[in-house]
Amino acid sequence: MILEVIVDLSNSEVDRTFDYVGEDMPIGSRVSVEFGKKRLIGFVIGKKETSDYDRLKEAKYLDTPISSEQLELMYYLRQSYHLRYIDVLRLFVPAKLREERDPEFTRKYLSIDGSRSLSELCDVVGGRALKQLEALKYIAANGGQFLNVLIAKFGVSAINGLREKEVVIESSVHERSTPMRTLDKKDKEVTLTSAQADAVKRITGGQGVFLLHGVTGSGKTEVYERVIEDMLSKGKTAVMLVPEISLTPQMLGLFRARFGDKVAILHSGLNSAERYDEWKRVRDGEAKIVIGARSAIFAPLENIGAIIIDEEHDTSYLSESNPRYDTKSVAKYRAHLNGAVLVLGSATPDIETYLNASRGEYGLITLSERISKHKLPEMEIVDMVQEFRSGNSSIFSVALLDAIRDALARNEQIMLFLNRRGFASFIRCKECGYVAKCDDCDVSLTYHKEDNELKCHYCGKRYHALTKCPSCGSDRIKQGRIGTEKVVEELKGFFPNVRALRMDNDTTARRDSYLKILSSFGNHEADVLVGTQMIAKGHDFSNVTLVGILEADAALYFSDYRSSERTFQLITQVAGRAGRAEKAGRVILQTYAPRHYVFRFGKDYDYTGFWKKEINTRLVTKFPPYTKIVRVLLNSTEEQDVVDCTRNVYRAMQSLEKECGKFVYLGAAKSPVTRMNGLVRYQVLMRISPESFGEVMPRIYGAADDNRPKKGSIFVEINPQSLI
DNA sequence: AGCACGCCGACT
DNA sequence: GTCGGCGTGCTC
Repeated sequence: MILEVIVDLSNSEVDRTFDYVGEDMPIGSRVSVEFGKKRLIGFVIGKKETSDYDRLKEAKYLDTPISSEQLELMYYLRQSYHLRYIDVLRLFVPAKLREERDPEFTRKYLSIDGSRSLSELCDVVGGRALKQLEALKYIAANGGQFLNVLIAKFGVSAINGLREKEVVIESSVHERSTPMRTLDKKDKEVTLTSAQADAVKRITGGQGVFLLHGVTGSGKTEVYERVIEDMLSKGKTAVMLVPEISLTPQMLGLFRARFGDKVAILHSGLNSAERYDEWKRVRDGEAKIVIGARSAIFAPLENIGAIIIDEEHDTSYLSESNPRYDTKSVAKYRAHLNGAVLVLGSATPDIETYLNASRGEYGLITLSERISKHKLPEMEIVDMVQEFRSGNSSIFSVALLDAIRDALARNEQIMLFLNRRGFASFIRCKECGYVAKCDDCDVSLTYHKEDNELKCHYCGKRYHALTKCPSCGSDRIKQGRIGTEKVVEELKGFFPNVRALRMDNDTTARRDSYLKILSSFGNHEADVLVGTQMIAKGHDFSNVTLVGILEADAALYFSDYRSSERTFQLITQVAGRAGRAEKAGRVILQTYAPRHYVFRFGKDYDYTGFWKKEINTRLVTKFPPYTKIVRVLLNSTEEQDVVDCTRNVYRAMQSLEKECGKFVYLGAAKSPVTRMNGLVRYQVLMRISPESFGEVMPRIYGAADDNRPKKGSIFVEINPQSLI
């Protein structure tokens, strides 16, 4: 049998099948092959009787991890996003299956014989075997250790001595770091509101795509649970996707309690062994429900009844690097393959999703009532221009200061948001306007008070703090925009004893520090949490009664057609943080543009009002969803190299436009950030009408493939999240 | 991605 | 004379 194999190398040169001989095996099998001089993992995606190639090598069968449905999905992803075979296949299998090693490989693990005390065991070893005693004590102190680690530390003879004397217990274990917990199912029977019950009925009895538009606190999660339950009772499986940031222990606990071991959870905290184990439970049909971030859409489930995407407007569903894909459209395709329903849930749906719902392409289900009697918090808009004119040059308005004082007096907590999307607190010379920038990246440097240095947020490069302007010599060189540090500093000026926590990209380099800050705030170890939009999602804090948004309009000035949409989403989400429990919440929104329609509709939580205004703007200005923005981004270490390639792409696009028309050409230019990590970046931007999209895209991909800079790369993005 | 082949500059 | 730089091309 001739097998058509994709080898595990991510390179466009080998993005095709290679023929191997081997025993008959299903398509989707994993094999071990010799490729050139190296032994690699490969995936069989086709079979045939003869090959045009002589001198075929042999493929050794390993297992069959990929289903035929996933292979169909592979072809879809390949053509929709111009991805390589292997990049898609890698999404389907856990990293463990890409190692040469047997995935079932277990390691020998030694632990102390628990039936005897340590001193008894030491006596057995005897006083002369010093190395053995040392090793024994080490094992006791650590509660056990892998055999290979022990041999590396104490030598083979010492460890074998312990094994011969039978003072240690040997076991074979997977490398998982935390043993799986089996939780009891706790069925707390919740009575659905009639709106929730209707939603469940429409979804479980329907087909296609549903938009579940529910205000904050309207009980969308309960609807999801019931839909999943219904699918299980029909013998089907379900996937629920949530933004990575919402995969909190509480949220996972909720689903574990409800569905017990039937649920597999895929999150970034798993190590490769744990990930493999969860994957295998799904593959073997042990787990019927998968919960996870965007890549969980590729889980090896069969017979899917429902796919749920919570917070569907969240941008984390768009993969921004390597295999670039849009989780929502992958989910749509997968739902179609399985005859499953797709549920998109949000309080502030994506503009495009709502358009599809309004056109009747998606079923629209609205949950307009909150489950609890509590109303959404009242939003007050403070005009910061007025504030400044009346002599207050602080970053806090009088109203916000009063509210903070009141909340502190009542021992309640406060969250302060800084809307900093696309901005950084740069350093500027008041005299000549000089702004400190990174040598490699061309973006403004951010001042960090803690280390008294300047940092580039793109490449991480650090610079000495400036005391004098390098351009004109003036010492009036100061911080421009405010950061969380500045907010805390000024806050302490007003309230010297306030306990404040900061959360932004600098304080939360690691995921665990992010959780640590949140739990510390949840335990009321601080009165105020100051952060960027990253504190807008996820956790609910029952003691938070005041939310302040300091620069609500900052994102509006960002040159992005989605800035209004994002601002609306942010303020709605932020407002949801205030007053979740018995205490009434209050939101104070500071802006320099109080009459902007985002705030007018946002104040009343009027999503549909906002949507109507916004969709009209998009129609008039010809922005998505009425067009697609396509960017071809080129970079290289050599400027001439990129310039040449960019010109070629530009010309190819000009003739393409002449040929098919229907797209608006925005231009070819240096990317806003001209240099990043020492690479020169250029881009070609265009706006394409939906009718010609299918025809034009393959041509754009083709032009990109033909014009890769020799010392750099080229890639195509559809509706890029930012143009940096 | 590796690895070999192959063609020009600096060196014991 | 040779050692070694890395541009180009191939891997079933």
